[in-house]
Amino acid sequence: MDGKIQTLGYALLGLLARESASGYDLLRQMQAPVGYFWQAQHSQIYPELARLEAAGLITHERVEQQERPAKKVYSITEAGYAALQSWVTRNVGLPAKRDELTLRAYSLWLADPVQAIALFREHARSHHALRSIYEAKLERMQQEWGTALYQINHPQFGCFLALRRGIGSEREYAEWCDWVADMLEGATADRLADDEPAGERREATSGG
Amino acid sequence: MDGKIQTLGYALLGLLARESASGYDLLRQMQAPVGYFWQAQHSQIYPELARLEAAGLITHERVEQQERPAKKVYSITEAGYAALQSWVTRNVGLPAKRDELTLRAYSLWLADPVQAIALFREHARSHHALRSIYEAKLERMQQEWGTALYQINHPQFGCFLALRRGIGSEREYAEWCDWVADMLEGATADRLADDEPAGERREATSGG
DNA sequence: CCATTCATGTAATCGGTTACATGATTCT
DNA sequence: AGAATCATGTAACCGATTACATGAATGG
Repeated sequence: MDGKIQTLGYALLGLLARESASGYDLLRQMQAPVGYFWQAQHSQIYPELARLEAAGLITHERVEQQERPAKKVYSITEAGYAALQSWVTRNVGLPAKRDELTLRAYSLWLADPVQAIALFREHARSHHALRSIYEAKLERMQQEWGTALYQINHPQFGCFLALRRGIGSEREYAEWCDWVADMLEGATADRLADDEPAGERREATSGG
Repeated sequence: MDGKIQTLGYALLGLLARESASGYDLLRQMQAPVGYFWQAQHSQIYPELARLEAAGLITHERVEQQERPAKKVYSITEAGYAALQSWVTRNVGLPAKRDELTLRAYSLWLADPVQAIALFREHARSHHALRSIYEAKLERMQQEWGTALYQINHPQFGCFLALRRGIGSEREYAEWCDWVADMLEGATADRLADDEPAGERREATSGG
């Protein structure tokens, strides 16, 4: 009665396949770099580790430390490797996308343009910033590993792929945010120039 | 103090701000077009409508039909408009990204390249297909509305922004999938070429 | 002294999916 | 007769977040 392994379990296996680690270590790694595309709190990680161990995919060893509390260091087993390998290329459907900012954009015709411009510029900045972090990380990796980054059977290849995805998606998102803000700015500038009040915004604004 | 309005509630308000509708109508609209960036089943929609009504943001009217079961047609209230408007430009943090395919890519160094290529080509196809659907929808909208699409206080402007986001993100995702598959193919070709000295060595170059 | 880091757990809650449940009407 | 669409609800479950809980050691 192991309780089926879920996505978080494979995320943890993916980390332990690179290096043995404690629950606390894994928590740190689930913030960065894995946290860029999958997140988990410690309250989810510790029970999941117990489940993975019950399923025989990992084992642990108690390690005493002089100046720190003792810790459980988990290692992946042969069965764990096998489970991870078969999961990686298993068929999976398209992820259901949930994006609150796009949902807001859908109702943006109701909003105050000035506030909307501020919101979208701010998000553009955030996504640009995240992209910069990813790019810096990739550059450091390229300096450290060079062409070894392209060796498809080495762990750093996985990091490389994920970072590329992060850079691309953040760039795309930032560009869209800026494009939205540009459109709003253009339209409000038009209105000032034209001196022509565009159509009323239904009851919500016509009521005043 | 009834249950606070959550994101789904604003999604429904965003639809009702365009047109009054029954729960069933809203369910259809939560599949497309809103389902491209926010999903919900009827089991979530009906209770949420009750909550919105209890909060005074919508009202309903029973409508009898000759050849169909009777339905409740919901309409947005003044308070609903106000709530929606204030939500649209309210500050919101970056969404926590959860992408299982990227998570798998992180462990792709362990996988069989042939299976991995198949997986990523398949996802590339799916994202290309979705992008085509969005592009066709946008074209139809452009034919129907023309430059009215750029009027920032009309409902179709919201559709336009969301479709643009869909097209961009699906293009980016598809390109990344193809780039991953290209890299894997290049690397496996390299390995074959090593056995046949006449073979051409393909360099793994960064895409995008 | 108090905040932070290291280190590990459980409990309560919540948003969302899946399953259960009912019933009318139309089309094949 | 049976499937599909229209139409509306509740209940069970599950993954994930937030809160509760403990305790040692370091640094300011």
